[in-house]
Amino acid sequence: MPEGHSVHRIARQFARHFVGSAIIASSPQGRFAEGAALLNGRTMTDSKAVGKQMFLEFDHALWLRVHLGIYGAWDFAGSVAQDATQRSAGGRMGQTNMSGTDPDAATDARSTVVGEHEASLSSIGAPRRTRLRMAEAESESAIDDAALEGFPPEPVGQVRVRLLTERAVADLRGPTACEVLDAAAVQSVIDALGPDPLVDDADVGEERMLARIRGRRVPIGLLLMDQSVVSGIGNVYRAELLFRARLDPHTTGAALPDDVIRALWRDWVYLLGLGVETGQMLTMDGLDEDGQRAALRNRADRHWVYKREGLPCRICHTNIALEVAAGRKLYWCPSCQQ
DNA sequence: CATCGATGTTGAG
DNA sequence: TCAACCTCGATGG
Repeated sequence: MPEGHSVHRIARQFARHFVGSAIIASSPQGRFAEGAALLNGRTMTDSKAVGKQMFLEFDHALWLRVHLGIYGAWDFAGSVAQDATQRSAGGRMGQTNMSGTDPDAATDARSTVVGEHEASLSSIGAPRRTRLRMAEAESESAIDDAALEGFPPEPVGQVRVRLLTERAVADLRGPTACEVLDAAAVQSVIDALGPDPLVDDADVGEERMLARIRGRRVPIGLLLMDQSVVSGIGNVYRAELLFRARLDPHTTGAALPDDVIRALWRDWVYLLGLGVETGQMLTMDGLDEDGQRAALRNRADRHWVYKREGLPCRICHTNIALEVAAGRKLYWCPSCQQ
């Protein structure tokens, strides 16, 4: 699954294109037929993300909670009224995928994919269920009236939930969690989560994270992945945050000075903001121009340590190490991170 | 074509 | 600690 940045971007898509509209809800796959019936016909009134969890509110205080898990994804299609921002971005969207199995991969082919997409719009009208994967930066705006032709598209594959308005449709497939909750239940889910930089005030979030790490006899590499400690960090951001801090993942929370924990929170604030803004997990800022170009060209050049086991550290040339911790691959530089 | 693995979480043992 | 969940791109034949 996408880490926190993608979930916030998806929540934003719903806020922009669905909130305020009456929703036709269905479960083409059938596994969410009861829940869809509860939501059907209601107006979506709010959309928000906390960490990797997303909550969509429908009138009469019903909420849909969705967690994408490791391979869940939302597909958006359709068209909405354009505002100046979308037009200036050249916005159009026949069909886009957000946060599927590999959102970053789209950036590798951004120019060609967008080019093909534009060609298809002008020549044969809106693409239907082509599997075009546009960069998230494009899909954020991404709308065109031409896309209304043949709308809505037939659901393809195992669509757990379809949310449809007159102008837009969202299909959910492969989620770990998808359930209808009342407001109190939503609040108890949120209460169990650690701070999220885009939800909590920065100072409050910092204190909450500090309190959840301080004194713990658990390695920081595990604490950062614990969503009750801090929200939204996954395997990529964990590895990269620890490298950026030059911290050994095995150091326990108790062994970390407060200011080091605070610095971790502040770097997460920064990286999450950058990720939401760009739609990519940029963790190597500060590169020169050549480095930035390489990072965009090859996904292998995109991170300090993630998925770089056995390769030389970009700083000290020691081989990047890999170990499995709590069932997840943990990457770090044994020399830089001590 | 088959198999593997993934930016995640839950619950059984 | 580990399998299950459930989807799909990447990889290898």
